[in-house]
Amino acid sequence: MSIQLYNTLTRKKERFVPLEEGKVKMYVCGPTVYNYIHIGNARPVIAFDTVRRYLEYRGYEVNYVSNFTDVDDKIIKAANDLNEEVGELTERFIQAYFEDVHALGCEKATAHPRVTEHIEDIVKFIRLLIEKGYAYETNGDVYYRTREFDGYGKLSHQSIDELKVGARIEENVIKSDPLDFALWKTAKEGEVSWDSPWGKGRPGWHIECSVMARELLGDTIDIHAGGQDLTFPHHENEIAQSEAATGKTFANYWMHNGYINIDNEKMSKSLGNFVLVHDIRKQINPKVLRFFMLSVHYRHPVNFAQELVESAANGLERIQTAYNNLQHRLTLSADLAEDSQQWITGIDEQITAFETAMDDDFNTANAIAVVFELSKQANIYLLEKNTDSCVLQRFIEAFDLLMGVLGLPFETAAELVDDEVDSLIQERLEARKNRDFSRADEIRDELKAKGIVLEDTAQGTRWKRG
RNA sequence: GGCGGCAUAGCCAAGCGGUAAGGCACGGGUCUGCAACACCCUUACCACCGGUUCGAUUCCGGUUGCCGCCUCCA
Repeated sequence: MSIQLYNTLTRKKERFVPLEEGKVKMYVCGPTVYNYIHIGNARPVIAFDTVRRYLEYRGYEVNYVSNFTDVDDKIIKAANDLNEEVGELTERFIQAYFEDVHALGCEKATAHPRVTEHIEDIVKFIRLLIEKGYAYETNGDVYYRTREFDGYGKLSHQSIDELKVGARIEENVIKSDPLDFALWKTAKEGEVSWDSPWGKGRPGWHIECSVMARELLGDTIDIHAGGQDLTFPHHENEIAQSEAATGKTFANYWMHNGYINIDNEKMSKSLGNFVLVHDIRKQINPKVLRFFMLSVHYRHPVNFAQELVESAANGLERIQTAYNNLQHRLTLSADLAEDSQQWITGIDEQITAFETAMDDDFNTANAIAVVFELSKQANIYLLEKNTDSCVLQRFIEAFDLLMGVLGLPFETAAELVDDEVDSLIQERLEARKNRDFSRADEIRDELKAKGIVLEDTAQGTRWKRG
């Protein structure tokens, strides 16, 4: 089977075929670092981290690049407000980004380029665009001549004339067309700036991604991804810049994730309902957040609400419990059981079902449903009087494999050894044998107060942290 | 005005031509000394109106209701 993915460019699911067999060049637009990231910023990071993991699972070598926009108007403003150097501020929030995103189970990209490290490349790129007649300089600003690029609008599927009609762009006499956009902005008094052929200034927003993608991945890449709202104008402009400069296709596949709403409302500054990952992960297990987001297809909107996250947490708990119970059973004497092959075949079928789900445009909602099915199978197997350690092992491997692809590895059961708890459990076992249930319940309550939940099974008592 | 998305059980969410996956919550059983975990059972006129089809939740047209982009917001 091959991977099918939805390409914004064609508005269809397409079979994924990379430029180079076995390798994927992927670029994901990263954050502007002037604050902690909010959960809306986190969605593409999680979604495309999962895409990457699955591609790797499928045997691809993925060169995954995600940038930091570390100079722009908002950053300059934030730095001024906080009376902090731009470089200090961005460094601070870049580190915070790594912490937040790591907590959410996302791997580091192959490269995390920053705009300020690529100014020279950007200047060179802009000069190329000017030479080719796609850009012009006015008073120290450089603009992209949108009308010059034939394919403008092909990603957002708008004709350039429609865009012009709808454009609520303030009259800017400097630009020769309202749809033209800045490649280079002349510096205002006291602003951070770099030298250029057009005087002191800094890059416009869109140019950075064109340049860094090209520098790190080449003229044509396989997948370019980001939030839905970046489709226009950001990605549209990137295409215009890159394809005008190189004469080649910029990216073969464009992927865009849907929005996050808060309590059914758009997350916005005016509503004051921004949820920062930095804050929320103190209240909600970040793994639950990831699981919650992956329970909806990446192109659909996700509604973030307390009760929905809680029910996701319960679901994840169910999976974790099944996994723990398999581990627990494995520590007991391995019985020989019949029908082992049948169970193993069943497990393999689930793995195949998982792959089928993920092959279909990374349908994590269905993939998670498969993990639930696997949990059910495991629970049913644990009902058996005799279990085979090979089957238990195979279940555990399957769980590790699938949850690993989702970026949701299980907690290691290292803390399963606790002498004090064990001796209390032994004492309780004795008490129960002597039908001293009040003492038994006392011990159970005592442990519960410490956050340890006991579960009696036919094979003995197991415990977990509740 | 242009482009696009969504409407499926109490809630969340897949499916997208052959009479509806999964999860959470609820109810009833089983297991248990009691619990917990778990298992079993039960629960859907797929927004509305037309059309195409042997057959539509799934395709086409329309209606209604939400939502997004067209503003350097993921």
